Amino acid sequence: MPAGEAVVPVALDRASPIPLYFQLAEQLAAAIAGGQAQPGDPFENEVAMSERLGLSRPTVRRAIHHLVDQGLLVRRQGRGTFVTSRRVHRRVSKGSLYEDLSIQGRSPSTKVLTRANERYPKAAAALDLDPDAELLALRRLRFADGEPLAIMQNWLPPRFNSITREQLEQRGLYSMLRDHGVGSVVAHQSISARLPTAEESELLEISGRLPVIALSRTAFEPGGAPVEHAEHVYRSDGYAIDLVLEEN
Amino acid sequence: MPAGEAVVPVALDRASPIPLYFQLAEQLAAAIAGGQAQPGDPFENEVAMSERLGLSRPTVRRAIHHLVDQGLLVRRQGRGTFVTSRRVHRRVSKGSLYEDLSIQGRSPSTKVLTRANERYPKAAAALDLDPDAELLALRRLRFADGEPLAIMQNWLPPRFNSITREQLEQRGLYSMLRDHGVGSVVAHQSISARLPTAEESELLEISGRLPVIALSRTAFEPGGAPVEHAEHVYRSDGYAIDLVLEEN
DNA sequence: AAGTGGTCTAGACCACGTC
DNA sequence: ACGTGGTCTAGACCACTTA
Repeated sequence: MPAGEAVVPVALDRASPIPLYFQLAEQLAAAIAGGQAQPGDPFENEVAMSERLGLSRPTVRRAIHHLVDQGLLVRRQGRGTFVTSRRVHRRVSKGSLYEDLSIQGRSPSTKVLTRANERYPKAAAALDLDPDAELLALRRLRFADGEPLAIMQNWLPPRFNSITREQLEQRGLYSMLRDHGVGSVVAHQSISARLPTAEESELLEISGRLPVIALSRTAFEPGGAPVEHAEHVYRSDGYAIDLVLEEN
Repeated sequence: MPAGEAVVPVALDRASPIPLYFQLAEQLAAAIAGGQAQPGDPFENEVAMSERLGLSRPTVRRAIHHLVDQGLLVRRQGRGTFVTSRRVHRRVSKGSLYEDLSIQGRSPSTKVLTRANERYPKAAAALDLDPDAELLALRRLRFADGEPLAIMQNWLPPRFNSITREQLEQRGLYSMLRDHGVGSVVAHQSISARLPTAEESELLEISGRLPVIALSRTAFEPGGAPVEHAEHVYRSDGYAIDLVLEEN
C-alpha cells in the first residue's frame, strides 16, 4: 500500500433522499477539488472503500464511475484508480455552452435591447414551427467591464412568452428556461467568422476592420422538442470561445 | 402495452469476450439507426427485456444507460424509455474534434507541407516541455474538392518522432496517435477570428477581405500527459465549425 | 392500483498488470 | 501469486407517473 494513497473521509446520510452513490461522488469530488487528493495520487481501491463505508461494491463503483465521466479520476485495469491532472477535468466545462466566452476576471453584465413577438422564418424553421408563427424574440447586448462584447439574439417558441425583460436582466435566459421545466438540452452549434454589418459595428463599437465571430445555435430538449434558436455575434479582439472536447 | 412498442430482436454471444451489455447496446443502437425503432416510439421496458434475453436487470440497465449517454434514448421515471429525436444524438458528434469542419459532400484531401524538428516555446510550454525542447512540427494544408480550406500546424512531443510524412498523408494524425497507444484524449480548444497574414492569404488563396477562423488546441491523455498542440487557420467563407454540446 | 424507472445489496467469476 | 478493476447475477425496496 503506497504511502500517498488517498483515503477520503466520507459522511453518508442514509435518511437523505440524495442517492448514496451521489453523496459519495460529491464528497470525493470535493476532496479532489480541495487538494486533499493530488493529481497523480493513487486512489483508495473500490473494495476497500466499500468495506470502509459499509456500501456494496456496485454502489461505490457507480460513484467512482461518475467521477471518471467528469474526468476527475482515471482507472487502469490491474493498476488502480488515480486522480487526474487538473486540466483534464471536464466537470466545469459542461457549462461552456452558455458562458462560453472567456471573460475571466472581468465583470459581465447584460442589457436587454428588445423583447418582442415577431416572425422570423429561419428561426421558426429551426424550431419546427410554421414559418409565419410568432416567436418570442430577444435581443441583448453583453458587456465585460462595461465594454460591449456580443450581440445575442434568441428566438423561443410561444410557450415561453411569460418571460419578462426584468427576469432576463436579472437571471439570464437559461435560468428562466429551467423555471419552465427545461432541464438538460443538447445544442447544435455552428461557429463562423465574417466582417460586421454597419449596425453590428455600431453596437459593438468596432471602428477598424475587426472581424466578428458568428455563432448560430439550436437547442433541443432530450425528447427532441426545440427550445431555442440563437444567433450571436462576438467581437474577436482578445476574445475567444473556449471549449473542452473529448475524443474516444 | 402500446402497439408501437419497439421490441428489438437481439442475438447475444456469451462466449464472446465482448461484454454482454455492450453487445446489447450495439444491437439496440443499430435498430434505432436502421429505423426499426422510430423517434418517439416507446421502448421495451427493462424488466421485460431482461426476461426476454435471459439477462439480469442491472446488465440490461447498463446497456440502456449507455444509449442514454449517447442521446439515443430518453428515460422518464414512471413513464418509460423512448427513442430520441434524431438530432439529439451525440453518438457521431464525438468525432467533431478532428473532423470539425463541415465539408459535407466534398472530397477532402491533405498535403503535408513540412515535417521537421523545431523549437517553438509557446507549443513547448503547452506540452509541459522545456521552452528550448525540440518538437515534432507538422504543417499541413487541407483541401475540399481541391480548394484550400485550412492550414493545420501541429506540434508533438519527441516520443512521436517516428511518424513519417507518408503515414500522415495517408491516414491522418489521430490515426497515427492511436498506434502510439493514445486512446482517448481531452482537448482544450479556443476559437477566435482575425484577418489573415500575407502568407496565410497566399496559402488559402484569399484575395479580398475575408477573415479567417483561428483555432488553438492542446490535447491531453486521461492521465494528464500532453499529446499535441495545434494551431489551425480556416477560411471563413461558407465554412463553419459545427459542434454538438450538452448542458445539464 | 399498476407499471415504470431509480437505487441498493451481497455475493460471484474473469481479465489485466505487477511483483 | 496477488491485487486491481470489469462484468454479471438475482433478487429487494423505493419514487414517480398514469389510469
